[in-house]
Amino acid sequence: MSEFKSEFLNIMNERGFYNQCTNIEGFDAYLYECEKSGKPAVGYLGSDPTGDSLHVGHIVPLMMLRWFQKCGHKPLTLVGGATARIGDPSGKDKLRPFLDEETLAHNTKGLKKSFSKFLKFGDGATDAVMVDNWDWFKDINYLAFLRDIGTCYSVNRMLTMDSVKSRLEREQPMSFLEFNYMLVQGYDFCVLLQKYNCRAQIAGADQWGNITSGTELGRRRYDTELFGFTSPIITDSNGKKMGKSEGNAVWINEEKLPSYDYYQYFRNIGDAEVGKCLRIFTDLPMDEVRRLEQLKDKEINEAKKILAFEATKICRGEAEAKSAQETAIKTFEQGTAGDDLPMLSADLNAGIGVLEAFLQIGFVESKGEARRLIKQAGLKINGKPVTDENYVITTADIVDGAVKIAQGKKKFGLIK
RNA sequence: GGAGGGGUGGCAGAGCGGUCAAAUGCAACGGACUGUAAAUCCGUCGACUUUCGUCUACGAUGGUUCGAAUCCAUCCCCCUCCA
Repeated sequence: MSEFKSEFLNIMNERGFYNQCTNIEGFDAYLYECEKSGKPAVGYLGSDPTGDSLHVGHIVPLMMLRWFQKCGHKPLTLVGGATARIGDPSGKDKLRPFLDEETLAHNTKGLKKSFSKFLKFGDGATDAVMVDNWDWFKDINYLAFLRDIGTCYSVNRMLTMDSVKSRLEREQPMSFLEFNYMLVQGYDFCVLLQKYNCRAQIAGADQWGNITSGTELGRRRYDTELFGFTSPIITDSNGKKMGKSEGNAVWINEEKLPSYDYYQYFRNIGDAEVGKCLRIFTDLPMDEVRRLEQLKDKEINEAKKILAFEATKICRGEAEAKSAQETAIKTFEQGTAGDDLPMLSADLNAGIGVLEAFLQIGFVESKGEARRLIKQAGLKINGKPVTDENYVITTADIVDGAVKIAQGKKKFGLIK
């Protein structure tokens, strides 16, 4: 009694990825046709290289593409070298600062790395392919573009798009450059249609306007129906966007965030989010998901551990996930210390002041903050609150080969 | 180009010559309660030193004052209306 004919849409629906589609019946029929005949459908996900790594917020569409591939379709990942040079006005109040070529190249590399963690790339029929819209935009002729594509857009209609309308309503400036963003992204879709026969675009809900820009252009200019499919923006029970930990984004690339911290982010997810996160951030079968989300009270921690492990496994690999989990169990459940904790090397024979130690390991941003935390009993050495800010940590504090220090209840580190 | 309004700490937003390191809210952080959850309550929330104190900060640069985020000048940026 599946709701859809296509496997892909059933999975999307069941796991909570389905937010909005330009034509759900049409898309379903198209996918079903492809799945039945064994000819992969082609779908793309775009991301602008405005940062050098994707973060948890981007995982939702990435996982959609991952399922898309698993269902026998071909994913394209588009790095928006061209669109990044404009800056997507969606949800923003200001023009983005321009990025120099070096940064763009660096970010592009980072994005490709992020993508490759979730998808299998290669030359096979369903292998993912990476494209960059800079390739087809860098030499484009302005007037040719205007005549070819610009004629398909009505400014009247553009002004009603959310990304534009909200700017105008909030009386924030909107440059002509940004105004063109949707044309560029719309054109991308059509380029991919022609080059790869790509008929679908998958993205987060905030991209709706840009997606429909493409589907409309496809219809008008190329007489082809394109499909847009979006995921909901994942929020916590307070309605806040997920993906921040200690005020910092939870990055996908390991050089931006240790796997242990990545694991901890999911381990600390709120109770209300466990089911949702299991569906979206893991590959676990739905039977297992349903079993886990039933767990109550203390038992729900089991579900969180599995969630953290599985999510980390997809993004960082099984070895990293295991290691992170081990460290977490040792430090939180056994009161010892794991290998993945942040480590500070110091000359303990000479000794190091507490303030200095916590500053160096990065648990505090200033000595003043360290002092404050000491007054609040927030800093600990080997489990005991530090009471004297002049205390010097020495070899005498070593237990089991290292000094275990903590800030608050969740940040642990070692000094050797 | 003309007229008016505005640029304050992560964000929002007071202050309009000293009592301003700058109200208030949000965010963040620590503690209590717990389950490495949520909610709640208490506390903290520029830097250095902690005893007094010193330094840096209210778009930028100069100036007036014993003393400025607050006044003046110039510049930069934004908003609104007119052309």
